[in-house]
Amino acid sequence: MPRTSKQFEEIREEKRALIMDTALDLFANRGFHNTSIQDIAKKAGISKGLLYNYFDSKEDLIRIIIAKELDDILVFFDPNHDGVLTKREIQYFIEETFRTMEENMEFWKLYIAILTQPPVLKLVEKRFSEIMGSLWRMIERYFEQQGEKDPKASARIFGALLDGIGVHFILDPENFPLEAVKQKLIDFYTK
Amino acid sequence: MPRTSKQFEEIREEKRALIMDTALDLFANRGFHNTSIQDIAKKAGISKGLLYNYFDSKEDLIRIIIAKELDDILVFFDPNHDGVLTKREIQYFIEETFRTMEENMEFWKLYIAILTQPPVLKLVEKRFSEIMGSLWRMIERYFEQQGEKDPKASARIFGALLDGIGVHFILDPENFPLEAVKQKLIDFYTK
Amino acid sequence: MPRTSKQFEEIREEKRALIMDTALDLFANRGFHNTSIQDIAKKAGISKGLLYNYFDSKEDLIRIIIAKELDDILVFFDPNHDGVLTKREIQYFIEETFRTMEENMEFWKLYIAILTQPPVLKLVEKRFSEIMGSLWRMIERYFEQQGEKDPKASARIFGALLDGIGVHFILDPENFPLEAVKQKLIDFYTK
Amino acid sequence: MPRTSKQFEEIREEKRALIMDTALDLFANRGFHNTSIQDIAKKAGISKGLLYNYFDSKEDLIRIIIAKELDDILVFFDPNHDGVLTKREIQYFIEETFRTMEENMEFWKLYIAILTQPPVLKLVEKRFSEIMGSLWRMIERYFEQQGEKDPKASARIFGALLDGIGVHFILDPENFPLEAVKQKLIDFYTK
DNA sequence: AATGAATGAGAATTCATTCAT
DNA sequence: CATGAATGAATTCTCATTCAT
Repeated sequence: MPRTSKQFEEIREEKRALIMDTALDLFANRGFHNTSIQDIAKKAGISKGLLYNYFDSKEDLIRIIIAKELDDILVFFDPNHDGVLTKREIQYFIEETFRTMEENMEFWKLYIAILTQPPVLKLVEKRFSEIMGSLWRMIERYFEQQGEKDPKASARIFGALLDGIGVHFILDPENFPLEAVKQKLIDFYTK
Repeated sequence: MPRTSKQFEEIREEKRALIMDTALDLFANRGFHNTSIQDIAKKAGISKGLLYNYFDSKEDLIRIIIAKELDDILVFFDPNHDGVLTKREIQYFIEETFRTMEENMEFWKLYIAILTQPPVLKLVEKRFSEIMGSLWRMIERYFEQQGEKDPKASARIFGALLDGIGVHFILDPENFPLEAVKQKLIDFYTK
Repeated sequence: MPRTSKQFEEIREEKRALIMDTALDLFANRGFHNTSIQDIAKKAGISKGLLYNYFDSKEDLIRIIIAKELDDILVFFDPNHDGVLTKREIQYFIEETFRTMEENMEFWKLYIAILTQPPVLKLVEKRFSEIMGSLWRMIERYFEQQGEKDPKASARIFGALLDGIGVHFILDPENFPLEAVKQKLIDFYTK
Repeated sequence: MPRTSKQFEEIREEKRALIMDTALDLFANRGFHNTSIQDIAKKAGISKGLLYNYFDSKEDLIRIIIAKELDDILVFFDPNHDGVLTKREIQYFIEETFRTMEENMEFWKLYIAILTQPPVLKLVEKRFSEIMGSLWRMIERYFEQQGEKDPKASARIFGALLDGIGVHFILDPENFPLEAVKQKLIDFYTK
């Protein structure tokens, strides 16, 4: 008796997720170029060929992974989706950012890779600009409301600071004083 | 008149520098993996074979380039070499950092690549830790002198901020408000 | 009411024919190598697996298709099956050949492929030689009866001419003056 | 002492010719798809990699081979280059065609492959159309001068005949009565 | 009978590195 | 010192074929 299409879809979804998780892990830790399709297949316990049953190419694979991860950002950076941040939301935003660094380091590694490796950025440029652009504007507006003289520069500093912390934390997670840094930031930005 | 061995050495050194400059340019702008030995040789106007006369391997080449660039940092971050920074020196440090971003973007791209790409970092891990370690301690001591409660966290924030700015500036040099950001930083850290 | 085994066999035969027709279409228009089993299965509306229920391999499939098509030739080139051609039958033969070119271009493409691609020919060499050999001899005998000095050469020219026309017609069906060419041939060979 | 560029060029030209000859042989006898780069390299006694030092891709290789062979046709089909054929030149044309079949069978196999395999044709479509188009027109004009009623059909028949003979000769060179067929054609077309 | 997930051999292509000259 | 021809291992990707369900 042939399997129902329901069963096939379940198998497909699970395996697809398995491949994406495995690839994210390897891409994040070894880099895109230092990870071969072979590596991913081996670690995922499948054959090279099967991977191509799920993704058209290595580029397609990373593109889809990044797109998914980017979409996951959106859920936490503007809690009530009004495009305006309050002082409490800024605190929440900082806290979430730090939590993500600790709990989802792979995402951060990928995010930093996008930010710093032009060929990786090119793959998702459009989507990335959209998301980041809307994030910038929201933060800029926040500083405007707070009466900052140059809200644009302040927003850029705020963003650079969080990303820089991400870079340094990833570089040496063991020794980076994440908690202390977080407190200093919250104190400063919500004083 | 036959050239003296001195002259030969000069020629060697010049060619060596030419190769390193060319490679730095290409590595920084296209990435390590997207730059072939062929590319470097062609742009430098020499043959592939000759390049191997100067460097043992592609890895050797980037390792030596990075080591040289790192050493170049040291000359400006502690002007009077006493291992202690004054408020004026902090300002000088910030100004130099921003100047480098603008005038020597290649170095920053490489530096960010080291920071964010594990396989690149691995090549120069030891030297990099030494230099950065000594830099951290110096900045930490500065914040200590300023009476900061948690000088270690402050030093990390200071470093992360500058690096984060570097990342964002490189990403989009045209639109980044470098000057405004610099002023805000100087004001804040030397108020 | 359960289907009788007779009905099952009919279904099998129909599906088998469906696969063969689909494959002939694709092989003829895209070439053997440019047509995957996947393509055939998809176009035929069945699964890859099922195809292997009907044919042992891709080679088996094309072999059987060619064999069937070759057998179909035999029915028209010697209408009364006496192995002897009359002038009227030669005319009929020419007319049938041209009709096939127009109405069954797929067959001609495949036939030309057999003729011109050694690996394809190899698949059906034996059967092909038998059929073509008997055809040659019949045509040769016809020219003998017509009093030709070198009937063998005349038969070869006749065959080459028809096949050459097939090649050129397939190459550019829109512009080839098929009707005019047919008339010239009939005039010449039945004058 | 480095080799002079003259010496390198000689080496390159020789090797390039070697690769092209080897590839022509294999493509003609096994077909394009059934010949791997590995096969060509092995038969030519070089490495896979070196082949890519001379040709950009497998397609590039066959394209260049075909272009070269096509150009070689031009030298003999219009001896005095006036675009007009005399009865003597038609005889010469037929004789040359048959000589090529015997002496340069690889060319004919390739020519037939172009004629009969759409993907191969696509590679050189433009050049091929140009050359063949000018040939058609010349032959058509010849039949016009001879007072034929439908010179276009006659030209097509003439071309199809020669190509058909080529196909059949290649199929079974041992047994094809090439000489007798040639005589019959010359008699017929120059009577 | 029927499905499509899964495999793995092999293809084209790239590129760091070696080496004869 | 200098060249670029030559190598071969590694990489991405394709596809005929098998098999559990």
